[in-house]
Parts: sequence; C-alpha cells; structure tokens
Amino acid sequence: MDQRSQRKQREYEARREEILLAAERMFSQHGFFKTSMAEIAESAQFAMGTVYRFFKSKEEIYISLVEAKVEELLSLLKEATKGGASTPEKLREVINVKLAFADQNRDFFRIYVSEWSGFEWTVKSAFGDRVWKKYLAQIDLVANLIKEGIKSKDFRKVNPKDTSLALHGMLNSTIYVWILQAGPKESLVDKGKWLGSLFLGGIGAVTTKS
Amino acid sequence: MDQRSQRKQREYEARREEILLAAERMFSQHGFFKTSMAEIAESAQFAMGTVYRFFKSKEEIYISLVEAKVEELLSLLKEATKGGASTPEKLREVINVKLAFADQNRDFFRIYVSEWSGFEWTVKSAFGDRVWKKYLAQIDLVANLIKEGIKSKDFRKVNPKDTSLALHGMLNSTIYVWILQAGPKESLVDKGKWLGSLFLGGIGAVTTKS
DNA sequence: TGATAAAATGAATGAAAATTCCATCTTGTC
DNA sequence: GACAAGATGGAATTTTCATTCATTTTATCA
Repeated sequence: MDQRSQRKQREYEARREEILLAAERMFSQHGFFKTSMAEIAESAQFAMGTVYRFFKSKEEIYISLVEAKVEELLSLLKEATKGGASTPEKLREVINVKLAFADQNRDFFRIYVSEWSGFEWTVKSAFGDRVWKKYLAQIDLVANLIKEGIKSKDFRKVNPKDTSLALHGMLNSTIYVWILQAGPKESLVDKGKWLGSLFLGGIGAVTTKS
Repeated sequence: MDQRSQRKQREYEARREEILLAAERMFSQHGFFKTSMAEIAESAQFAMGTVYRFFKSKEEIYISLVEAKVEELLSLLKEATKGGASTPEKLREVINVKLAFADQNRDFFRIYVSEWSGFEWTVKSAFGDRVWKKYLAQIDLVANLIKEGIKSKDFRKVNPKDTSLALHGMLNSTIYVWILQAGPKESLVDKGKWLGSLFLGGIGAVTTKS
C-alpha cells in the first residue's frame, strides 16, 4: 500500500522530470515564445493533455525549469564555500563551480541568460519572485565570503555586495559570450583560473596570496 | 515633376522612419514577441494597413531596425578612426564611441541581447548574413588600426584580428552586463577610460603611451 | 475476471494577433 | 472641378497556439 504509493510518487516525479528535460531542449533551441506546448509534449512523448496534468501552464514549466537549476547551482555554491580553505581559495572555487555548472548546462544557460531580462513578468510574478530570491541568495553567499576575506585581510576594503555583483557579472558575461559564439569545444572552465587571478589581483590587499 | 517625386520620396522615407521609431519604442518596452502590430501602428499613428505598406511583416520591421543600428555604429566607428590622431588615441575613441552608442541605445540593445535567440535568422539567413558582415567590418576596422599601431611601435606585435576580436569581446561583455543588470543610471561611458587603460596597458610596447 | 478508479489522449475550443482586403479619402493633373 | 492613381483606415479573415474535456487506455484489486 505504502510501497505502491511510493512507486507512484517516484513515477510521477520521473515523468515530470522528463517533461522538464524536453522543455529545456525545446526552449534552448527556439526560445520561450517560439516553443509550443505541442512541441514540448511531442518531445517528451506525451500528449498535450498529459503535460497539463503536471504543469498548469507553459509559463509554469519555464519557471520550474529555471527554479530547479538556480536551486541546484545555489546548493553547489554552498557546498563549495563550506570547507576550511582560505577565503581566496574558496573564491576560486566559487568561480570554478559556476563555470563548470554553465559548462554542463549550456542549453539551459542559453535560455536563462538570454531571456531572463526579456521577462519582466518573471521577476514580478509570484514564481519569478522565488527565482529572483534564489539568485540574490547566490549574490549574498559570495558577498559574505568577501566580507570574511576583508576581515582576514585577504581582500582590501570594498563593498561586499557590489563586489559580489561585479564578480557574478563578470562570470555571467564570460558565460554569455562563450555560449553565443558557440565555438568548437573551447572549455569554459579553463577560463576560471585566469578570471580568478583577474578578480583576486584586482581585489587583493597588497600582493595576491596564492 | 522630378521635384515632386523627390518630395514624395522624402515623405515616404519620413513615414518609414516614424514607423521604425515607434516600433523601437514599443519593442524596447515590451520586447519583440509581446509587441503587437496594432500597438506599433497606434504608436506610429497609422493604421495597420498602412504599416504593412512599408514593411511586409513584423519581423521585417525588427530586422530593419537592427540593420540600421549596426550600420550606424559602423559609420560612427569609421568616423572615429579617420583623423590624424595617434593610434592609441584612436583606439580610445573607438572604445568611447562603441560604449556611447550602447548607452544611447540601451533599451533597444536589451531586446537584441535578450531575444535574438528566438529568431531563426541567425548568421545563416540572408539578413543575418548582412548584419554579420557589418559586424565583421567593425572587427576589421579595428584590426587595421592595430596593424597601424604595430607599425608605429605603439603596440607590440600581436595578431591584429585576434586582438581586435578580443577588444570587441571585452566591450561587448561589458555592455551586456551593464544592460542586463539594469542598474540605475550608472554611466557606461565612464567605464571607457578604465577599459582603455586595461587594453592599452596589456597591449602597449613597453610602457603605455598616454 | 471484471468492476472501478486513475491516468493519458488528442481533437476541439477559443482567444490573441498577424496579415489581408477593399471601401474611402487625398493628392495631383488637366 | 472632375478624374485617376495612390494612400489610408480599420474591419474581416486567417493563423497560431495555449488550454480544455469527452473519450479511451491502463492499473488496481476483490
């Protein structure tokens, strides 16, 4: 009985996941507006009606997609900043994690980076609000890291939040350009080391540690 | 007779221009997909049928806008590199012109950046090709400038085209971030000086001139 | 096995918007 | 001032979907 419903639960989740994957595929190929529910359904190998049993609208699919990814990235970042390493080390790790994530989720980033600004409603609607909060949580996470680094004299005195924003901006733009140029198999992660030096070199107290 | 048709011509152009301006206004506010032809027509104070006498589709309006902008920027850049100033000066001017242009066309750039993935005319279609060629012309223009600078020993020996691409990449990413973060009234142009030093400092022969 | 409930289907619906059509108005010409 | 050619307006048509729901299929279990 309980077993049964557990399996049901699992299967439900699995199907939901499949739909999200299909949607990610389609959205990244054609963008939000030019992807139809029919295409999503077909790509997920379900009928349209079925898709609607899992998500109440196309918009909700999009938002769920973004939310799941942003959440995933946030928890990866939390993981990366947990250990006992030095602050600059942690910062380098943050950079690596984010770039690696973009690398592995290239399709997703293509929609995310390229459309979030076009969707004012994303930020305004209740759902979008959740997404936005999670994004801000990323910023805060790194801002705290910077605060720490200032205390430990690893970084000079800067506004932590602004600086965190700047770092994220730097990473985002790098990711963006990398995605747009769609070059061969240039690795995004490789740029992390250089970006790290740039950022730390710019922010470091006197001479850069490590 | 000839006078007459000349005036007709002028008036035709003026109307076309008005429609483009209205479209730019609407697209900038709501994005491409959420702007309807009815809105464009209303904003231009024409009826829909009239708008269709000037442009055969909504997409064509958008395309014409993009093309005009890219063209405009190219000619501004040509202007900037014409005089008798030193090569590093010209380079700084290129940076300023490009940033100022993005600054003045902020709203428009935002849709361009955020929605272009929704179109199928990428670099392949006849249109995308025209735009792309004009973009490459910008790269070449600057590449020639760099070549000049190398000859005059203002710059060290680098691959001019690659370096030009790098500079454009640097500017683009700065512009992207600035556009996407949609901050208050931070000036983009103000960043030009700093970007200039960075680029020239990196490329300068021994110590940077000016 | 067959009765019942739950899930899945996809054609039908309706709304929003792009595009077309043509009646009406403007302008230029003689 | 009358006629033609062209321009304009906006209602009507067509297209494109998101969403719904009557029906069919599948799963559960006595």
